Amino acid sequence: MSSNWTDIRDEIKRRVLERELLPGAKLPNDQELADEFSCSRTTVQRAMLDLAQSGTVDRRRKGGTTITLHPITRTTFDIPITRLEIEATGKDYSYFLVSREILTSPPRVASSFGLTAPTEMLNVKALHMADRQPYIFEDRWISHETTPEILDVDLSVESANEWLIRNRPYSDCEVRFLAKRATQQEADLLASDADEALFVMERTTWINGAPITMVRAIAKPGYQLVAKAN
Amino acid sequence: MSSNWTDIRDEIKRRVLERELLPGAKLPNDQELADEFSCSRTTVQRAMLDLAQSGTVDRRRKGGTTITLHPITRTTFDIPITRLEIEATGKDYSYFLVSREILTSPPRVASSFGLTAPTEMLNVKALHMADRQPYIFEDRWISHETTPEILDVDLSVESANEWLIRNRPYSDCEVRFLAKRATQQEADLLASDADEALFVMERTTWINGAPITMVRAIAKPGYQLVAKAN
DNA sequence: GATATCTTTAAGCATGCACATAATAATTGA
DNA sequence: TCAATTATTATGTGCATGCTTAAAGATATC
Repeated sequence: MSSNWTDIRDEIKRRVLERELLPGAKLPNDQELADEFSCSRTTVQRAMLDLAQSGTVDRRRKGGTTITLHPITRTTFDIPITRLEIEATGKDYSYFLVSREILTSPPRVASSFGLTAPTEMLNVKALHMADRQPYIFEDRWISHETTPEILDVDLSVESANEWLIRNRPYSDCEVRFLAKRATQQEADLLASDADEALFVMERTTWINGAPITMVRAIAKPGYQLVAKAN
Repeated sequence: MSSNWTDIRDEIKRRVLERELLPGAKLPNDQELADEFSCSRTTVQRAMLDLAQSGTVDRRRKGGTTITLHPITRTTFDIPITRLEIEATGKDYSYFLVSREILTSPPRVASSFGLTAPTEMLNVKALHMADRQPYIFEDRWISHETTPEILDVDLSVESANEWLIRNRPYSDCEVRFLAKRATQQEADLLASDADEALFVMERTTWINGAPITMVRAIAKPGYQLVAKAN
């Protein structure tokens, strides 16, 4: 008759689903739930930890546990290294360096790092291909102040992404998704029409406050990011 | 000298960051870590649970704990109700019903639900506005087989989104992000150029396998989704 | 009446312990 | 030799218990 923590979690979820518990409703305290489910308070605590992390309930000291007032769709995306994403589909991965030059970073890049003044950075443009078809075009800015070693790496062989992951881990990362009309260069490289709508994943990383890299990964036309929520 | 679970988590993260632990490296077992940190195995377990959930380590029974071999960027997005998203920015929310009609669902909608044959569904198009400026255009398909009550709701007053959330909770939800070129109608409603690249969030929900609704939320030009990863 | 301080409450954190489970390694038997 | 069985081992789960902490409410003080 006693329950394990997943039973408790699922039962609370069921009550929300069946509208026995409405948004904003206050749940009994952990001890009462433990009594109801014939288990210890620790087990209730474990279930509540999961429910709180999935955004189903709000837990506040003294305030007790309530069903989230404004339901949100919480979605977790795992963005892998492009090479692995391609190889996971069974396709052949290849990589092609388009350009590599030191430039003054445009305002959008500087502001993404939280820098006020434009700085000189290494700009690397490269194309990731699946079965020789263009897949993702990456336009990357690397702070060669923070990571001077990058200047000695032969980026025509190894992608900057993989070199950085192996050699320059980050402490903070910001991700943004957006849509962008293809420029002529992007259209050429991704074999799309100019003015095609392209899906863009931007990632900016820092190490203890110092900028490392900002990459704009521009996906081929039709690319979608899919995830299961809750 | 004894640690709490966040100390342990942060110390492991630090070791990964400082490359004292490389991807694929095997950690000591929980008991040994407990000894090292002068705490109980339970505390180590709590830290490891967090590290596993954030994708930093892999844990397997008997196999032990290893640093994730292929680092991924794990990002969690909370997608709120559009009204709340707008109100949170301090702007005035308004809502405008564009159309409401029963139609045969196009293939992309049916296939998103996992249905083989096209079905009759209620199609609702509506515009969410912030300070009278178009913000998100939603193109929604609702299964009036699963939710017949929706046919009696006055959708010019209340958004289908909010009615559904209050009255028809879901058990499964799939989210997809993509980019889409604006059609003429979308351009008109969102005050953008035709052919502008628009960011689209698609959500499909089911209740115990039965389709409820599929919504394509098409954001105004320039919209971005931002999150902090790890 | 407004502000500061105490008290209570409910949840979080931690410990020690025991048993369950899954995956691997070792052993056995055909 | 190889497959089936058994043992081992690290993590997973659960219980009982106690301490800590944040917030709400009550009380006292100015």
